[in-house]
Amino acid sequence: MERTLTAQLPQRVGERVRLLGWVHHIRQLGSISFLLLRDRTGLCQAVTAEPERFKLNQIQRESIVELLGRVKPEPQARQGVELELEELKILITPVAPLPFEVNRSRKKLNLKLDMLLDHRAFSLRNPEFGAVFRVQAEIVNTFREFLRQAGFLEVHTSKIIAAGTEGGTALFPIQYFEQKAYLAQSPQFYKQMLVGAGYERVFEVGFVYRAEDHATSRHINEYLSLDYEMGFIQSFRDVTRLENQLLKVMVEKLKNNCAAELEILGARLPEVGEIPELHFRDARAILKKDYGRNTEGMIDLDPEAERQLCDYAGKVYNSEFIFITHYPRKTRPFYTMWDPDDPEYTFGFDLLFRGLEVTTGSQRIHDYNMLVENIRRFGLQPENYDFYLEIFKYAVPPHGGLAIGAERLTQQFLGLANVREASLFPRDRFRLTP
RNA sequence: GGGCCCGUAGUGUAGCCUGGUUUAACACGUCGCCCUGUCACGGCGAAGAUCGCCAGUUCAAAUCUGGUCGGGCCCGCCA
Repeated sequence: MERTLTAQLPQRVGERVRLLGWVHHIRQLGSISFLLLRDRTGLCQAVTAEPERFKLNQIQRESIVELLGRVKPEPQARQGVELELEELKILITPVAPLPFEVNRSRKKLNLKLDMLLDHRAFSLRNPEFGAVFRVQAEIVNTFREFLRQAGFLEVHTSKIIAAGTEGGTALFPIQYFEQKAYLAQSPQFYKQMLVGAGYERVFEVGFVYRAEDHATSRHINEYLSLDYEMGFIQSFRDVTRLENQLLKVMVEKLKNNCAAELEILGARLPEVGEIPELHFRDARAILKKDYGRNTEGMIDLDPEAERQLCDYAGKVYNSEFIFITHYPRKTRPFYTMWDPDDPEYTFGFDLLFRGLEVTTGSQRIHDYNMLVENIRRFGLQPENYDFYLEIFKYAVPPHGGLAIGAERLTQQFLGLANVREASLFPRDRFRLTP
């Protein structure tokens, strides 16, 4: 008999079906007993008045079983249907005690993050932890679909590189035969080069690596970067407007395709209207005036400032997102275009969402001479960037782009306390397994 | 790199300040018995911990001190 999935049961009322899955829970109430079966589509309840016949009290949780039975409507059951158990076959049983209960709510389990991650594959059986990555898949899928429709080409650039992108953050060195190489901290150079290659609009979904020695709830050393880069822009606002649109579509998609996951996670989606933007200079003034911050010499936003500006966006614009634009030149990498009318500031921006930076982007410098000059001004040697600079000699259009941290975006959509919960197998300062 | 904090049954916690009535407690899980409609089922009972590790102080250490190993959070930096 063909396998039926638990989610299909409401359409199979009256039929005899065969189910496969894990034993999520067994509840024996004397002579009536329930077995909750879990498969990739969800849970269903099998019922029997003969627990002895199926030796229910001998079945270990998380065993894999095959159930045969008839689907009957039952208003008291969760999905309105349940399986009248006729046959039960135990296919595979656990050979060790379970590390923790997987059939409870996250709150009830109250697991330490370390326990959760040490037993990652097992913890994902919990419908709540598992739901995080169904949502993340939808986020990534929407990113792809949306950009394809907007005329972007999906590209895959090398994660093994010869020189660092921006100088700033630490790189992981690797041995590449007889040469020294590094893991890419960003596809930045390559996506710009591909704009110049004539594709004009490219995007990439890929891991990037940062050897930063930090330990916070928002950092991991390998993260999924959602990048796009677009040519022939008139201003950096072409880039931010597109992200605004993307987020609008994303929230709609999540609403439609992940309703069950969002519900079990207790997540509330944001309303995405027109995302307000704030010049860095104005942001600083607000921090000083409304939040009593000492903003003297402030050239970047610390996490507290990011939370405060989101608080401000909520109060003044009724928005959970806010673009902070025109970051000072000192804090932005050499390829960032500055504002010719206000050259202390750049056309670089961040998107803050519920108190956390989830995107960085900018308009880039597209003029060859300007770029070389700026590399020198940063104390770097243009020769080291020849592979990147070459295409700029042959005319690259005005362009800009951004990068979204997929785990951070997932974290903020779902209200997760730690970004590691939004990474399947996170790599942090001390964790290299599983 | 700087600061703060935590390691107690399979899991999550209490006890630690103020050392001794503690046979180390509670909840979930596990095992056994009871219960026709549960869905965090319920009831009764049982097993399960040399209190991360090492050393010190003391008549006495889960409790105080030092070291060590493991972990968490915040900051710098970043997505």
